[in-house]
Amino acid sequence: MSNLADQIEQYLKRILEEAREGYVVLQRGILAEEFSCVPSQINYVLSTRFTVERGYLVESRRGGGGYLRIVRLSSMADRQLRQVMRELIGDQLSQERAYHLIGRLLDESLLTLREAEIIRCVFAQKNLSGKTTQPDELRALLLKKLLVILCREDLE
Amino acid sequence: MSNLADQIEQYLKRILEEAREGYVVLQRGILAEEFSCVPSQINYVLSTRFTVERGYLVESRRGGGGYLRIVRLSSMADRQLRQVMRELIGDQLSQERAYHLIGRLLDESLLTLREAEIIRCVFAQKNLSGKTTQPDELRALLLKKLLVILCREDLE
DNA sequence: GATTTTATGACCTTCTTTGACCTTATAACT
DNA sequence: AGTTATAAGGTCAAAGAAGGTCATAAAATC
Repeated sequence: MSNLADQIEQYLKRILEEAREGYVVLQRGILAEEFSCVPSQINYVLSTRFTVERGYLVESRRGGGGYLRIVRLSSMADRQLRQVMRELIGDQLSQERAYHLIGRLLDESLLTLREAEIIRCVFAQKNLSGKTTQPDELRALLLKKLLVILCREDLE
Repeated sequence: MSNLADQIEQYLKRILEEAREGYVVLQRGILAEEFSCVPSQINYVLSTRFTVERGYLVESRRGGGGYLRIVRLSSMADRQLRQVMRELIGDQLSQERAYHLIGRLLDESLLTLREAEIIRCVFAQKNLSGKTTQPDELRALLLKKLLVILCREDLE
């Protein structure tokens, strides 16, 4: 199993975990060499797995002394997280973006795996299409309401 | 009683039995090769014998590093939920009936309180109206799918 | 003999990997 | 200062590596 992209993803997440500042800085070329792959493979991993929706920020710089900086957008207070989430959700939410956000909530331990599966099921395009007029609006509305529930302290 | 499909079925059920996590992961191409058949034969077996009705769930991923994942649904919860499903869900489900049903699932401890709140939120008439054409059909469809998730053995 | 179940193969979609070519920043020379 | 060389990272399209679908042929069952 486990392809290269997944391995690189795991590696980056692990060193991010260990980095107490919440970010890591590294060089694309060197990382590529460590995994014996072409440099653009790194970009593929970053653009598919380290997106804002999933809670990461990637900065970079070219030229001599260039680097990649991957920032973990986490460890915020629930209040802030909810605020950020609201902004990310907006008025429209596709299935794909919704799933990424759900993954993010999972990472933040605001959701259990079962809860995540429940919400994913509800948001699945194949389940919504046909019966809804504006699935993207519905997802956006529902996820915002769900955020409130998830932050309630009286539900354990 | 010894056609290919049955042999493959037996094999999968055996390794699924041995798997303590409630699921197995494998590759379609490799399995097909082991049984000297075309890959789509595997899909035939999965779609005729490893259905939700029979207590299984199949997930997959394409592309490099792709795989099949066969999940066994817990038979105990499965039976109870199936019962509930038959009794209480038709093709239409009002908010009121849905809420009542969710209450019953809560009573049987098949749902946590938080999960119940999530589902109630999704099923609330005030959230669905406007964006859906047939809220009652949508609830019925979603609840059936959700029950399957609640039976999954791999979500703890 | 007709119907249902099983097996196969051609073609499709999705995700990953690779490589050629492009842009930007710094350093080194005139 | 202006130009050229070098050292990064970025983009994009094509090839590769899975799994999915569907119609049809073959086999089994009734």
